Amino acid sequence: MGKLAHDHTAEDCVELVTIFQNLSAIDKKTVATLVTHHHYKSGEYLFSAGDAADSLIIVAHGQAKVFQMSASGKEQMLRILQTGDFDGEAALFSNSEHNSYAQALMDTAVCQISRTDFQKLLQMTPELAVNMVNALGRRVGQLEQQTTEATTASVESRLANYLLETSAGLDEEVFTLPLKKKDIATYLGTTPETISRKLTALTKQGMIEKISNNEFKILDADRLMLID
Amino acid sequence: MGKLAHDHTAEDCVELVTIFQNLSAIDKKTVATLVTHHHYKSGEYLFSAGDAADSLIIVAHGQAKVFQMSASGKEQMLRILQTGDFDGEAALFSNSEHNSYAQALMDTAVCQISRTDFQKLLQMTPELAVNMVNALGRRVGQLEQQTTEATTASVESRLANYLLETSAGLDEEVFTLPLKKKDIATYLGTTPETISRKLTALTKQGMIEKISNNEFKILDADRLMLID
DNA sequence: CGTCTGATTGAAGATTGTCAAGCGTGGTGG
DNA sequence: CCACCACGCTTGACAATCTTCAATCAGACG
Repeated sequence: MGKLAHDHTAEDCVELVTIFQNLSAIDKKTVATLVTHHHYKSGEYLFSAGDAADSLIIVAHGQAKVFQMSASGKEQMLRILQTGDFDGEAALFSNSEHNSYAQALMDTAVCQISRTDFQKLLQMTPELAVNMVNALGRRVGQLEQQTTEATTASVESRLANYLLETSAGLDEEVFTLPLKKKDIATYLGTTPETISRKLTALTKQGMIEKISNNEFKILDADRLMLID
Repeated sequence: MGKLAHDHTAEDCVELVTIFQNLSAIDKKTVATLVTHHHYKSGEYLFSAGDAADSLIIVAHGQAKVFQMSASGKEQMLRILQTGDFDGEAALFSNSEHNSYAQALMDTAVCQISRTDFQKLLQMTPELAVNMVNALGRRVGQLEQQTTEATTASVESRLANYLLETSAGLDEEVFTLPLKKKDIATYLGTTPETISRKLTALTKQGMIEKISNNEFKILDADRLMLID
């Protein structure tokens, strides 16, 4: 078995996902019996707008982007699903259809739980419900933040924040942008050209340093934060 | 007792709020014993950024706006709370502080449930948890939509959508804008001046008709929807 | 009648988007 | 192993949208 081929058992999924983590061993076992597995190659869609939203999707390994398509055909990136993230909760109850797309950015393994199984689980496991409310609450907060930034701050400010957030946690000086410029652009609500220009602008002002095409180094975090 | 003075009993609050509506009579009674009441005059704040988020807030009567303040001091409207809407869930678990402001737009009565009481309630009442997940799921969907529109569509398109949504449901030809232009502006991520200009533009193109300062009539809904 | 708040309009300017061309690099096939 | 191709990134010139600042106007209310 090669380095890239992983076996993802049901237990793996359950352990990975925050909303399941503090459940009892028994509950976890129950959850494990309910998940099914799927694998997507880079570029494949986990779901598309209009698809029936009949299951909760958990990323067991890999990375996927979730985005909407506007009437005029523009993409708007909503979030990046990392290992352990899940999606589908929003549409799982209220709507019957997805209104967004999820596309694998690399080879990605996901676990799914069907809507009906998940609802039963929720009724039986109060802790799970609390975890779920928690996770959704955080998500609401994130989205409120994203909306506010997108409409009140300049592209330069949004980009600066994005760089700070992306580099945060990594102790290393140099960090790699996890997305293509085009995807960063739709995440920040702008265009690849503008991203390119703003990055060179920040470089010229000495706040960041460009190592390679997608590797950068933060030189002056304080000044980056103050861009308005 | 005058027209504007209402008595809001605990039962009223419970009945008003969707997340409580399909609970058993017994559960509703329990909820009713836990709520406290507050009254705010127009302009007063229900909470501010930085306040401890220690309770769920339910609007029993009136209207309030929820907004964030950007670093540069710009307001971003997040939502309007109508009678029966609630807020505070987002911060109720994950964070200990509000990161937004809620301000009464008219005299407003609210009911509150403390964080600890609400958490107990959640554990005891699986149906409530499911309702909660539902409500939060809808909210996530709304926010995703708002973010996408704000960053991909022109102001004219966003305004057209706003007018269509605001007039939807009302059978009457003429409808009243529920917000001041300034608030509509921050909701759509723009300025009052631009709102003003776009409204006259839409009027000149014959898609809407201006009745009074804040009363309008939709003349050509189809064309409004197609603005890109 | 005067004042205060919000709405409108104009002119100027900045930011960002669009279109088009050129560059660099990594991967593929000859 | 090299040449070429494809894709993404960069850069430039230009256009459009939107914001800002300022002045004026309209309506509500004491």
